[in-house]
Amino acid sequence: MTDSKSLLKNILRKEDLRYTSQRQAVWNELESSAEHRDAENIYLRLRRKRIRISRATVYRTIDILVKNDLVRKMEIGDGRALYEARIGNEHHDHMICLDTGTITEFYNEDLEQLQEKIVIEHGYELVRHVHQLFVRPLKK
Amino acid sequence: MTDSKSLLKNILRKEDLRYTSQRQAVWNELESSAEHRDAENIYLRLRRKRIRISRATVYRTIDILVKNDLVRKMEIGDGRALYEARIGNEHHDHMICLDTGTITEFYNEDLEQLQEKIVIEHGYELVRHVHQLFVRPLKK
DNA sequence: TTTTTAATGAGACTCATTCTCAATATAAGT
DNA sequence: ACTTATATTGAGAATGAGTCTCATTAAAAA
Repeated sequence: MTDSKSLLKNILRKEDLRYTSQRQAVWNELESSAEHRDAENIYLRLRRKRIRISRATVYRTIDILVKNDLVRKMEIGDGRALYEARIGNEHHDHMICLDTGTITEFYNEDLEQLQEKIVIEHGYELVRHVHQLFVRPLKK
Repeated sequence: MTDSKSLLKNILRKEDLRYTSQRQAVWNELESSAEHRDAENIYLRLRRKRIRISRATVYRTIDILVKNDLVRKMEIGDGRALYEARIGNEHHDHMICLDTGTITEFYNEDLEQLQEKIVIEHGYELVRHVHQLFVRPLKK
């Protein structure tokens, strides 16, 4: 059994959920590309591949994957949510170009530590964060 | 004329828009509290005060206020947008407590500068950013 | 005042996501 | 393997925030 399969099976077992072809298909789809994709995009690609699945199942499966840290969810303010696999994909934040829509990933250790510090100073612990930089190309 | 009125009138004049009682009412409502409120909340409070206004006008007016920097818009991922007046209210980011829903504002100069630096290193300039820390109270 | 044209309100509409429930598929027990 | 119990699925209805339409109303220019 491939790693991709056993990884998902283990998670489903832990959550007391059944292993189904639809759940595997959604995870395959997300795992196979590094793009930031919305639920409709995943649904349509699976249908194009002749996989029998409904939108409801795509949404339901993504929820499971997000809850179990296989997938990261991000919302960029246009009403949709975008998803990306977290496997072989370290934590990072996003820079969104307002001119082209290009999404660039970035990671900065100082920034991460600063966040932790700020939160502790307020008597909290950090669970997760959303950090998006909306940018434009520098004119030369 | 109160500052609140002339401020709004000047902005509407600049944008070639008319000064109306509904637009003033929405601005009054936002300006009069420091809370983070959604459009429905503003609509209902105005109705309760016997002000004749529709949801559509609330949304339309908020858009004008946001575009002119009188109001800051934030989305915390539950589908709604929250708004707060920017008057007498310096730039800040938000810490959202997952246990209580409490929203705490914070500002950190190092953080702001770090963001600028990161963006420039990628060949961009920063237009705006979204930075939300989802937290839980520290156990003592 | 009168006139021109922008703003408003009511409710239809959109679009992403969630829900419902009958039909189907998984996996545990035999 | 075969049954059985029940979780999962699919189709489409429902939801909910926000937007749009268009006839009516109200600013403000003349």
